Amino acid sequence: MAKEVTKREENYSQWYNDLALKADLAEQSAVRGCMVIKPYGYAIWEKMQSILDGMFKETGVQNAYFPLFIPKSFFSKEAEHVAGFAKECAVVTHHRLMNDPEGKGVVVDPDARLEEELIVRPTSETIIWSTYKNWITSWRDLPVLCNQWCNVVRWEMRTRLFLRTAEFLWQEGHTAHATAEEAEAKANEMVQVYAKFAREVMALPVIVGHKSPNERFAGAIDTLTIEAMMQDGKALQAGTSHFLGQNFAKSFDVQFANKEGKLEYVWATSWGVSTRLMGALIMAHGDDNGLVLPPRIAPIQVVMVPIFKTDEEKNAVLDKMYEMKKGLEALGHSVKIDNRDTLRPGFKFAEWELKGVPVRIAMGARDLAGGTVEVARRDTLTKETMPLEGIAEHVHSLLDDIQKNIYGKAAAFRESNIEKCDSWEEFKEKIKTGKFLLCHWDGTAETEQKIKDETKATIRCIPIDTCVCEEEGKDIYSGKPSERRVVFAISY
RNA sequence: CGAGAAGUAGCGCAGUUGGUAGCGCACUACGUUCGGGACGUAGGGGUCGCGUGUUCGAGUCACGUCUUCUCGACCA
Repeated sequence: MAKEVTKREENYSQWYNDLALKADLAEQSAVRGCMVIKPYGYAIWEKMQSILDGMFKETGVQNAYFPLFIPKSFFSKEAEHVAGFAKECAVVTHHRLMNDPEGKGVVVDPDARLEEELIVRPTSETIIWSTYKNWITSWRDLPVLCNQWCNVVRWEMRTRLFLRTAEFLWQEGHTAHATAEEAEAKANEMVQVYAKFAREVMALPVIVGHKSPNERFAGAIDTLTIEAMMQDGKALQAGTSHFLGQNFAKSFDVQFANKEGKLEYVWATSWGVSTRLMGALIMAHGDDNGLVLPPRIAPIQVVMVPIFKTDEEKNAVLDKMYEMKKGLEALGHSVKIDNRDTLRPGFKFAEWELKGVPVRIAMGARDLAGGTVEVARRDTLTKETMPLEGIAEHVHSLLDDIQKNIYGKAAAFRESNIEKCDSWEEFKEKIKTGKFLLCHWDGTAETEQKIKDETKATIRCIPIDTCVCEEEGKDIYSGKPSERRVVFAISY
């Protein structure tokens, strides 16, 4: 049939694109660099949103919404920040269209030029800090802990579905604190929230760490990151949390009176994850048959495919399926019964596999007679026949197994593709083959840049919890002394 | 913006020295099927990216132009 997926081994990026398209997640839009997220893909994103949102709220964060448009002048206030984004901003210059006087459709009305151009937000630090200025006057107003779910626009040269699109959906948290310690703690807390979400919900074994100065967010003092390994061995930055120091407070003049009545600048953090996580999901878990969704993020956890020849058979099977569905829903699972009678079972099997549904239950006349069902799991592509009796409980624990197995598989893959490396010659060879290399680094931006120029590899992070990297050694490139190893990899 | 490639049916493509516009999938109808992507029969669907030129005749040749993709620089 038509929906063959390119083999992963043959062409990794083609395979990735195929999966996104054929699993019905998204497609390229006619609008340059933008994507259309289709209902199935959006359902996954919604699930991510609702779980993350709950985790944020547990940390005291509240949702808010700030404008899409940012006056150009706001950008000139934080020099380093604007330098990081200036090259990729969409700018609104006019506010009216008119009929072309020469009769060629519609043109921009030259008289409707804006006095000050508006920037479509590439990120909201500037608009939010100009707002926070009015919210914060006293230590009693702090901390301010806001998050917003929104879209942002970055005019990228080259785009890829989910990984890099001109417009993308994300969440950005922006907090203001009275002390540096409290802000740093918040930045750390949020990166740990991301790590927990990635590991426990998305089944992504991520490395948590600090970014090197070169890779830091524009305007940040420190950037924390979660880095995931894709199946081609490349690194994907899956989420970041920044300690912004007082940079934005000073640029936007956000001061508060402390308990002694003295004015102080507030301390800030910002943190975000985007629809890029969808890309991570595809690339980390997918196989040659399509998407593999961890049960906790799957919009449909169990799909039931009835097999029948006659209407009586169909009705008898569906009756049993509705019963099973009730049992599973009572245990908190989402179930879909695929009762389309225009498609054959084999087609449905293949289609739901492509879409990554964790568990498939098939039932036909044979099962009806024997009181059994066929249960297939997506992660291992195995299936077994089992009694209908107690099926809900069985599937409940099976989903748990699948979640753990998918994580285990990804973790094992990463373990076998991460290693210490102390020779520059070896480094140049191995980094090309898709490995994370733990190497000594002298801590200078010059060395990092030279390594990047020669190999395309960058420091993904200076890990803080995953591996034991604190040992003395010599920089892999310069030979200068180093106190710890860092993670080098080619990244997306 | 540098290098390469491609634009022909909804999608993927073929089209030889210039001579009636094709194939696979998808789509429509009917029938047989239905436990791993069914099969048969009959259909519908085209400004060959756009423009100019050469020619009796251009999907095919020349020139121009537009668009898209891949690889670089930039990035979540």
